[in-house]
Amino acid sequence: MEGKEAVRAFSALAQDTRLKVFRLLVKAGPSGLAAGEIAERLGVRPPTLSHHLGLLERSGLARSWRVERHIFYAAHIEGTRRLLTFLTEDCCQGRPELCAGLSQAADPCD
Amino acid sequence: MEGKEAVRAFSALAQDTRLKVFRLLVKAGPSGLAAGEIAERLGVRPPTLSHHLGLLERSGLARSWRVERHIFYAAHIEGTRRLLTFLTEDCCQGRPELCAGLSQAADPCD
DNA sequence: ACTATATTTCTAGATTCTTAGAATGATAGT
DNA sequence: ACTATCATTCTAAGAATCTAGAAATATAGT
Repeated sequence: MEGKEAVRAFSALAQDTRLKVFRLLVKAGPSGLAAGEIAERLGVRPPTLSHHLGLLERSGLARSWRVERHIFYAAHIEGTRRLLTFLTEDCCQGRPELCAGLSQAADPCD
Repeated sequence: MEGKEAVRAFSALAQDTRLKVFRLLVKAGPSGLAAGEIAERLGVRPPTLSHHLGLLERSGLARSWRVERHIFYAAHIEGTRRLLTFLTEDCCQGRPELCAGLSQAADPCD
């Protein structure tokens, strides 16, 4: 990943509604949620939500697919992984103890 | 960590100069770098850099201390860990395979 | 005290972002 | 074809952010 791409992704997470959407998608898992469902749960109007969802998707943090009249969104795990990797890249420098705290950070399955 | 705090931290990373600064600090490790050194390496003017460093610090992503006339900055590992944890919280939901990719994301020491 | 160095705070103009109403596009049922 | 539903794109006004010059603050040396 390159800097511009990472800035775009962090910008996507740097907004109250979008961060809520992303975390909701993380919780929902790969089956995703329909745009309307997200709008209702978060109390956001469709045009506004659509704008935010589009931004999350273009940032590589979400993916979408159509099912009949609904458009489903899910967190894009690979894109998210790349972003977090970029952030902590080159940490340690031969001294792993320095980033010991980070090692478990994005390991929610422990 | 709570939402507002996380938005503030992601906002801090959502800017080209600040992201470069943060990654530079991650690389530099706990001994940190003086503000002037960062300004020079990144080609940013002191007032602008100072603004960005202050923002990173208030977001919990950096810490600072004075050494004579210099002010040193270093990445704040614990704050960073809390941010990444917040982002991927409640992932999995009993299905660890869903976030397998994330588990290693912030584990730069492997 | 005076000067030099390192950094921050104040300020303001330029740019970017957020939001929601109105219009548009896409799909499904009758 | 027509209507209803779900969602997106267009648009514009208000809010927030970025940058750097000028001024201020803090420390060190003479």
